[in-house]
Amino acid sequence: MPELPDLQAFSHNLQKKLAGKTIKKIDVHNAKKLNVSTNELNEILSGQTLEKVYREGKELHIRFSKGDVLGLHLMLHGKLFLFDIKNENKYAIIELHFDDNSGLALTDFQGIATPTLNPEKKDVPDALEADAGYLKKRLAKTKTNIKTVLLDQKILRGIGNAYADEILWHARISPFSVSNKIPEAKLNDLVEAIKTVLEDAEKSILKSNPDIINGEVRDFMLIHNSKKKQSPAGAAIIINDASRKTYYTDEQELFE
DNA sequence: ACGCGTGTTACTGT
DNA sequence: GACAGTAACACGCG
Repeated sequence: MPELPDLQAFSHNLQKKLAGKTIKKIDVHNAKKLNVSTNELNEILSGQTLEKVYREGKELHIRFSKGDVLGLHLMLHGKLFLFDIKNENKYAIIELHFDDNSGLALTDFQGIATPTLNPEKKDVPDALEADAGYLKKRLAKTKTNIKTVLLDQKILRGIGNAYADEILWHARISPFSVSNKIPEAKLNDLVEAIKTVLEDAEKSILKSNPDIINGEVRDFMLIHNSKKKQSPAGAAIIINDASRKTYYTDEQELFE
């Protein structure tokens, strides 16, 4: 549910609240896909101090004093909670207990949020770091529609369904455009829109919800927003029903 | 009160 | 092999 700007805000706040705390114990309740055993996780992380929380693609990464990293992928419904002594939130996946009796819980009613110890480094660039040259080269190699490409974590990491729509509207490119038919000037607009839309969203979220560590804020979105009927200039918002909904307007140029 | 929404994987079909 | 489409995961929320 949370997308890149939400995760960015969470990592900012978790960093503020948790940096300097030391792991006492980790309880694993329902982590089907955790890549190590509960014992191994505790042996490696217990006693280490939390140094940094940051975002990598759609994952939050927690780095500890000996360099080990715990990655958390929230998937659709993962939620983070801070607690004192005991976690009372339902559907716990994993709980980190710190030496001051505070803790961090990851929950997910669907049970698919995934913790990973020392996740592999990825070659794929993050949405906030990709440069125009890379995207142009990569897009020239595919005739998939551009929205699918933006959502493809093997091409660009971090963009989800709602922000893909928002970005494409800002770049005035139809989501159904064929990737390798989009002209150079439009690709520059796209690269620019990726950065500004995501960065501005993070600022909006932190402004309205300064302490946010779960859920998502979407009320400022201009196009992917079920409460809106029109773009700022008055173009009707069209909703395409597929397995994931696409919101767009006829202000966006179709290249095919 | 019931239908919508979100990421990923796995799979079928063209 | 490239690409499209769908189901499953299963509940909170409005």
